[in-house]
Amino acid sequence: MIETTIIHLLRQAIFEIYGQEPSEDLLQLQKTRPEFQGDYTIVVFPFLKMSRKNPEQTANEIGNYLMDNSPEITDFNVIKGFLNLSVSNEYWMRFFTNVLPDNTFGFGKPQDIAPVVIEYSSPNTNKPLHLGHVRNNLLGWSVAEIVKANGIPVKKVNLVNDRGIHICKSMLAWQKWGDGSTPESTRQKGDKLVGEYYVRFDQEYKKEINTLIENGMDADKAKNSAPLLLEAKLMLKKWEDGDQEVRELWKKMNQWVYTGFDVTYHRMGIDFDKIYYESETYLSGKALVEEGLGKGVFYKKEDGSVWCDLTPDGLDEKLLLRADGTSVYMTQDIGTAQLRYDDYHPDKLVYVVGNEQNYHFDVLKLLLKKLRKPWADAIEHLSYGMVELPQGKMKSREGTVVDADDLMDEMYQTAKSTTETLGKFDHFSEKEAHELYKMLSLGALKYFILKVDPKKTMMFNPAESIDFTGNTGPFIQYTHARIKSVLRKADEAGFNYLDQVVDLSQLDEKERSLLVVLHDFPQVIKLAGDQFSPALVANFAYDVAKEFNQFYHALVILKEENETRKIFRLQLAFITARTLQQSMRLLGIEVPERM
RNA sequence: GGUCCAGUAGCUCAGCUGGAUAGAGCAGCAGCCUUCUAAGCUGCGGGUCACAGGUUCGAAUCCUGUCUGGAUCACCA
Repeated sequence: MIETTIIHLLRQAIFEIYGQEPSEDLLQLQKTRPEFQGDYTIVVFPFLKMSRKNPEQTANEIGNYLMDNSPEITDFNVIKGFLNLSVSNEYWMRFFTNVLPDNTFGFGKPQDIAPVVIEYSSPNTNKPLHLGHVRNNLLGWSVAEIVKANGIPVKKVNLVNDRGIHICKSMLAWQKWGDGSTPESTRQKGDKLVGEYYVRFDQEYKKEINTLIENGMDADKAKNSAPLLLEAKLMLKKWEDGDQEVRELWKKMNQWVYTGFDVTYHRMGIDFDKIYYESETYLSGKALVEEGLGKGVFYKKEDGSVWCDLTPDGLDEKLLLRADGTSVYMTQDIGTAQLRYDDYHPDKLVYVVGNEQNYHFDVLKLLLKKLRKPWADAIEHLSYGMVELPQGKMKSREGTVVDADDLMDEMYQTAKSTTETLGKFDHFSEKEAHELYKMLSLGALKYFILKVDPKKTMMFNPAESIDFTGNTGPFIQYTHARIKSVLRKADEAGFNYLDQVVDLSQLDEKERSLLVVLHDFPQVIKLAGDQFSPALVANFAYDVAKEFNQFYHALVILKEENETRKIFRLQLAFITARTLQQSMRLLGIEVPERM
């Protein structure tokens, strides 16, 4: 890699010319801005103290040294304190020839090491998936693929929150007002049906609270003593006691939800290596709490509830077991963490969970440390930002959510009508057209979400449909199809461009800049893997596509008269298409052969 | 109130661990299809990087404070 070569030479230069060892952070190399001549730029200000000369002189001395000592550096220019270096044509040609046959360019070598376990999705089985879940699912899946692309083994896991008071609420509402309705009888997805009763519960519950308040009860008391809530609590107790009728109902309704979720997951292209169910793991945390009591890091209050005092760590006291012995969220998470560690002995345990739970994960890590679990530091919370609507946060109970299925339906319609408006559907069979619309609609949606830095809150305005032009998934898909069209034409003409080795002594500006962008692929995958950021891959794919379109517009490929040059451009187009396809795959986006 | 996160063009977002005149897309305006796909390309307009200090050769980026918005501090998950 040329960057490391230059850095190395730069250190050598400073030492030879000025007799000093520069520290690592002073040796910075960046890409030359397009308005200047050159490929890479060294900022020389940090070396002025060593050279005791002005920036121009220093830059010239270093520049001369680099040119004299490296065949790869063919030229340099100095503007103020910036030393712009030109990398030789030979280097770029060599890079090109190496990459052409290498389908694994950019990817890390598979390593035989402990896996990274990535938990994502983790839905509650009382309501359908909405846009917030979509972000979670896409992020989790993509991060897993990117880490894999770095050669690190990955396990994708899902922890389904299938029990608890919130589940009982929808069960109770269905029992009361459901009238025996089923997904079949209402011709509705199971998760949607169950979700309706979750909302219904909340509505009826609020009515009860209001009535109680009107009768003179204070608000807090009313919330806790509304008959519906008491009934839900009773149902939860029955569930925990293994009451057959409640368990039957629970199984039936959860199954409806799973069937519904499967449809949505499948449509989004999301999968898992293992699915954990909270109902099967919720008891396992208790043993660890006992362990903590034994070690004296937790303590019991008079009423029998168990706590951990985190005030020395600047946090509050944390409840771990209720007075009646039932477990809470944190108890379960301690348990599942241990379980997962036992299952995989992972290098990292990554949790893709919204940033509203930052505190929860701080506490979780701290508790595990107090339990002296050596793997506590393996836990990483991939804390992503909320998806907000113009009105603010989405709330399931209040119905202010963008439903995942509906959104994909709408995107599909937009893809269809956009394609039809452009009149590009002529030569497609109905089935091909359908596949294309699916590809484009999901591409637009996934790219829209993944191109944003995971850590940041993002805005979605349902009134404005997601774009299909500009910095979008379809733009990149289009660029891919465009390249494939050219390559197809070459194939059809019986023109064999792949097996030839070409060597050009001169590169056109657009050929060169496209190569320079493609050259970044390995660093992008590395950085995206380190930072768990699909956004870096998305932005890279956009840069590649944009650069190719400029190349495509400025130069001819098939009509190029010089045979060698024609082959070179076809090969360059080939690498570009492959890189686009591979980058997009890491985002879970497919690219079409034609569109 | 404590803690944490954010504030960049009308809108949605980039801007790597401090470097050159802060970049894209959308929206608006003006061009380019007898060159291989115009979901494209080219150009124009649009900025006190919330505000005020500080650190230094240099700050959107680091530090302090202020303002604004969000999250969280549950015997919910």
